[in-house]
Amino acid sequence: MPKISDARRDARRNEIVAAAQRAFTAKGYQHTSMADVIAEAGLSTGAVYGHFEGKRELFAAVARYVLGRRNADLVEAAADGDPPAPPEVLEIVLNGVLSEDFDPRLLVQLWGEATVDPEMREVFNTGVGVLRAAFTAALSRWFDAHPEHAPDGVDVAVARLLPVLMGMGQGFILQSVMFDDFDAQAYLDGVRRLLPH
Amino acid sequence: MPKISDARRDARRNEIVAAAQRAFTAKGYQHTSMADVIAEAGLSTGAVYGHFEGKRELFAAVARYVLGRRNADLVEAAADGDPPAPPEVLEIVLNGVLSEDFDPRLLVQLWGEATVDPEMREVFNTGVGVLRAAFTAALSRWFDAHPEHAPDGVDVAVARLLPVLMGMGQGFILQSVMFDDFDAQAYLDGVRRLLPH
DNA sequence: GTCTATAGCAAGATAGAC
DNA sequence: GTCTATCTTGCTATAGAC
Repeated sequence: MPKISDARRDARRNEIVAAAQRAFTAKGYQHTSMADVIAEAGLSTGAVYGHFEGKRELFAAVARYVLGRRNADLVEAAADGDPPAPPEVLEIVLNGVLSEDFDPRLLVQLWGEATVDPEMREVFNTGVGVLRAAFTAALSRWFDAHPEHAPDGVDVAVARLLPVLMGMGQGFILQSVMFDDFDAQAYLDGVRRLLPH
Repeated sequence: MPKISDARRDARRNEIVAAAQRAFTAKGYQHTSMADVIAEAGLSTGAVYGHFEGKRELFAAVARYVLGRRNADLVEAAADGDPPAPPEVLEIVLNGVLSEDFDPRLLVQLWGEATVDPEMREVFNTGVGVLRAAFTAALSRWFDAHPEHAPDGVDVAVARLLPVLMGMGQGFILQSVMFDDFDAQAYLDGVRRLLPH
């Protein structure tokens, strides 16, 4: 097994994915051509097509990377110590969304694509599935510690809260992208007043 | 002033917009060609281009129509009688979103486009602005009637609630489009438990 | 694996007759 | 206003040399 060779191959792939992320961020997925990605990577047509089948696969790779990062934030923050309350759980993920290293417009573009392209839908649903599991774990720990907020049992409380909590996060992402004067703190204050804490 | 002529022109435009909506719904905005819209309308290239500058303007017209309809639902339902409570306000709009006569995927596609196309962003923001005004009016009436839920005053209560309420609605729309097993009732139950009512 | 060059296609938009 | 025919552009993806 040529392990070193594989490592080099992965490194090259990562370079290309990073370049693709920069290109998609600059122009948006739809308006980015393969030529743009190739120029950003400083490579040639053949070099890129040797690693990826095309534009869709590149976007899928970017999306997987980005969703994976958001999930990692949550898993890390919720792993030990006092379990974060629901508003904090949401904040952990949304802070990542507003961070410098990626543009939330990419997520909204992924939603749009997923509407029309089954492969992207799959990417989205897989990513969200992982994130959902992390949310479930974090919320379960908190309800365990605060049973007064879970009169019908922890699992029921989590199941009831989870979809709306994720919806609030999705709304946050959309609004942060669409409204010039979006006020993240005000939104999160509003969330804090509604959620148990 | 040729009023009849104008009326005919508008009727033709509406025909074309309706055909465009059907075409976009079937294939998604991005994957619909002008040829598709033209075929759906049963007209010819020239006929359509005589009324609309191109594909973008058609999508903008469809989006304006759809957003206008959702707003009309809310204005109508909230106009008289007992003011609906916040969860009901949201439900009124979301029921329209799930109704037969249009596909919520179009909204998500609009979001994606607006990310990249300033004209679409404008369409979105204008539509949301109108909807926001209707939400504000409806919520204000309810808080007026239930001051115990607005200890800091009605305006503050509305301002705090509105972004998150809209976010919940946006999350609902996204999830209804993306999750095969999306449970609208469960989502709305979750909403009802969080919002004042 | 990577390069240059280019094939081949889809689709948005226009021209000009009726 | 509407029609048919067509032009033009931009882009994905491949072919073939190194």
